[in-house]
Amino acid sequence: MYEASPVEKKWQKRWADKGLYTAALHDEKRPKYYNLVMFPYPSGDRLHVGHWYNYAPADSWGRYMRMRGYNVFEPIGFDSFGLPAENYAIKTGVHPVQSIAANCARMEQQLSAIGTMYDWSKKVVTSDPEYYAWTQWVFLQLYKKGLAYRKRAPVNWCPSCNTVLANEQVVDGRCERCKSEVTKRDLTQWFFKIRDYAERLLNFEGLVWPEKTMLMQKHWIGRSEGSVVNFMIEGGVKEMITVYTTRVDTLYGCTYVVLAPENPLVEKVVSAEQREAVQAYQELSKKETDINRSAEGREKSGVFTGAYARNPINGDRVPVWVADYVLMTYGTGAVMAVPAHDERDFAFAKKYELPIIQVVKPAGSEKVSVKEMAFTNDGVLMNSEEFDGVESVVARRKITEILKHEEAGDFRVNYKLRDWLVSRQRYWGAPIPIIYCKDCGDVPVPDEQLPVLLPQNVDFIPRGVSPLALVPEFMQTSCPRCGGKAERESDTMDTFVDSSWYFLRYPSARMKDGPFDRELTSHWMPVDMYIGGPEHACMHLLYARFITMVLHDIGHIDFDEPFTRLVHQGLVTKDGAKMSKSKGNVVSPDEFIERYGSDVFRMYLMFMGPFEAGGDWSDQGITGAARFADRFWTLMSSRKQTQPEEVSDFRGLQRNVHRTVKKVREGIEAFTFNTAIAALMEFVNEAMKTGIDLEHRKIMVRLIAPLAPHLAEEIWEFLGGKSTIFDESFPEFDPAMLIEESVEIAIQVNGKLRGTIVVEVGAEKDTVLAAARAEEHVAKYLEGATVKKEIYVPGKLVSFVV
RNA sequence: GCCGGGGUGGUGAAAUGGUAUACACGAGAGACUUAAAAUCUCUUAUCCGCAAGGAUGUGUGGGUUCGAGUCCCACCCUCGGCACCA
Repeated sequence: MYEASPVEKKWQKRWADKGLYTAALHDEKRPKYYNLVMFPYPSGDRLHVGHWYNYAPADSWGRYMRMRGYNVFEPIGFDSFGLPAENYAIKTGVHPVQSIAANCARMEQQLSAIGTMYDWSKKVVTSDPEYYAWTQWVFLQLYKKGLAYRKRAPVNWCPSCNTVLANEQVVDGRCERCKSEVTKRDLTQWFFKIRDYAERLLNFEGLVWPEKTMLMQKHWIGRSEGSVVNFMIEGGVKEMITVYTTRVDTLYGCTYVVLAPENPLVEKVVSAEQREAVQAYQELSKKETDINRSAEGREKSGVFTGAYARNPINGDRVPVWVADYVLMTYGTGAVMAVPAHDERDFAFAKKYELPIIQVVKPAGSEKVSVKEMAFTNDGVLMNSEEFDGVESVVARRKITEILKHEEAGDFRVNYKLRDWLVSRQRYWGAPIPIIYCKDCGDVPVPDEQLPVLLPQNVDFIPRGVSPLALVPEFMQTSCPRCGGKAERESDTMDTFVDSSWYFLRYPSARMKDGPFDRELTSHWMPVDMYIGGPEHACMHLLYARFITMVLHDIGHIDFDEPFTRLVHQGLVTKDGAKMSKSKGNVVSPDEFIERYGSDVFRMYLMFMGPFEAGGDWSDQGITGAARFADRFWTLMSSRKQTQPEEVSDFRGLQRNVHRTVKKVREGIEAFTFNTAIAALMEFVNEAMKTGIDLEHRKIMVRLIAPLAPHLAEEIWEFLGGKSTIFDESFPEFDPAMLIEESVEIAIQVNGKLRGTIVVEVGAEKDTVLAAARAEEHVAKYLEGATVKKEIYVPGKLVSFVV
């Protein structure tokens, strides 16, 4: 009987004492392998099955690569800044510094119990000043490169709590805490110009990433080719309305223009009579969350501004409206409405009785009516003066060229991607290292003054401004440029900034005089394997690529993609449902670890299904993994030294070993650990019957080592192994050893299986066919029939068509 | 609505166009035991049949092929992501 608990404790202690997993960062004899998992947020809850499902198989992969001869670096840390610790502080008064320290310590303990190869000496904690000093350095690098700028942008505002809310804290347009209606407030905030990198971020060359993830990033970046068109405004307004469109071929069908409610042009064009109505509408739209505003099938709404604009292509006079179906965050915050050829414009025009003019018809002679619905396909132009009869694709180019010539428009590539808002009106984050001086304007904190320390003595109860703004000792400083009185920026940074460069820090963790050692980083980066949840496809993974590209362009690093291979773990469900606190179906690993040990728990997680697909947790299912561990233990740690000649079918055993090695390797490589474990189970079931000699035991123990590290170490030691099994090589297989002497051949008649025969490997086709015909069931079906066709697939089957 | 996964026994799931359901859970029967647990052995897709055997069967309907879970077309369901994107 395998007693997991003492064995696991023994080996975890021995690994730690020997510093087995302290990476040999300067060893260049072996090829490097940077095996990384997305670092956790140190929450107050215990580790859940989801953590294990992520970390344990990822560690098995690392152990496998180590046994394959790689110098594996497997670091871990904590993404410890962020909202939950601050909210916990507001609720309980416990300072985030304390709660985070406690949570990190406990989580470190629990993570160690998994039995991973983490190099704790390289731990990174994003809320440590020794780390965030360099997060601030990253900010300043972008600032100095002109990639950080300030502009006014709306935030969710709860008037009752007197605070800014994250999207997550807004539920159905109301504050999750006090349920009052959430509105918007404009604040001046810092942004990173990630849009400048949109084009480069679309290039995934050389990356081994899931197709799905690359596609999601492409959609998120949302490149489209179109045109901008300028509409002059009547009545002496100097500004013009610039719209972005991908369908400039429909310009003759534009019957009105729409501005987003937040568009600054609204105040400038609105007429005296319409001012009140328009302002009321703007107020109303502030209360609408983005989600509401973008709800499908929602009734369109809008207000006429009283203004008119001129269509530059034909001089038509069109009314200017305000409507919230136009978003300030996309394109130019204004659209030309062509109800005949756009569904949203069509619905709006129907409601407000605006004219609908068809200007495109399908190619060919068929007619289409735009009375009931918009025709949104490309086609051939009509009602478009000299462009009548021109195809949409051609018309788009020609019309834009004319507009360009008349300085009324141009070609434009547009992206959905918005610049990255990094300001947070929060306490628990890295302070933005900028100083505001009356005379010098905004001044970056000099590198040698970093970190800008987050003060500890702070009142984090919401008072309507950033908590740091109320700490005079923090705020009041002197200008690094002129020495005069100055104030600090009171906002902190988005935690995505912290996590967008931590992988660069790991090899140089604790380094005092810089963010990372250039040589070490060049050696270890890029990350060879990055494992984490698919929910990070568009935010974290895009930001990390962006920051890496920027640091490359500035000359700090000599690579510009951080993660070469990416794998997402699937979701562990319980009875088919996502585990969540609110459903109360969260499975805690603790009792299972106590009962079966971490190796069994790890193996069961891997056995549930393919890693990327996730699986369904079953309290009973784990017994299968436990029984297997026991059987493996019994077989391998038997005191009886079976000699090769005592094995009942030694040649069969050899073949079985090589076949299992092949299957396990293939399973691990494909992250289908379930099939690797199934192959091991099959082997044990077989070897229990035939017996197994010492040499083959040693192969099998090395084979299971990445999947059940403690168990393997213990058996390895029992079998006379020195030191650690993870310094041994992973077993290879010999294809020649896989060859069977005989093989079973399936026989089909008219595509239906009618029998099987066993023939020698390499038997002649005629011999096999004759044997197939002679098979008694087959013979019955062939009797009296003419065989029209015979198909012979060597080693597989014979098929007769009669 | 768009994009991307997926749909196979009672359950989790295997299967380079070539014997569908490996491996495991559960269930049933038996061995050991005073008994139970644990362990071991056997059975376990459905239907007909005492059996030998036969028929049906991978969401639905078509197609390609000697042969389709796998390829093609249409559809249904489900999960995830994005969503009034001009």
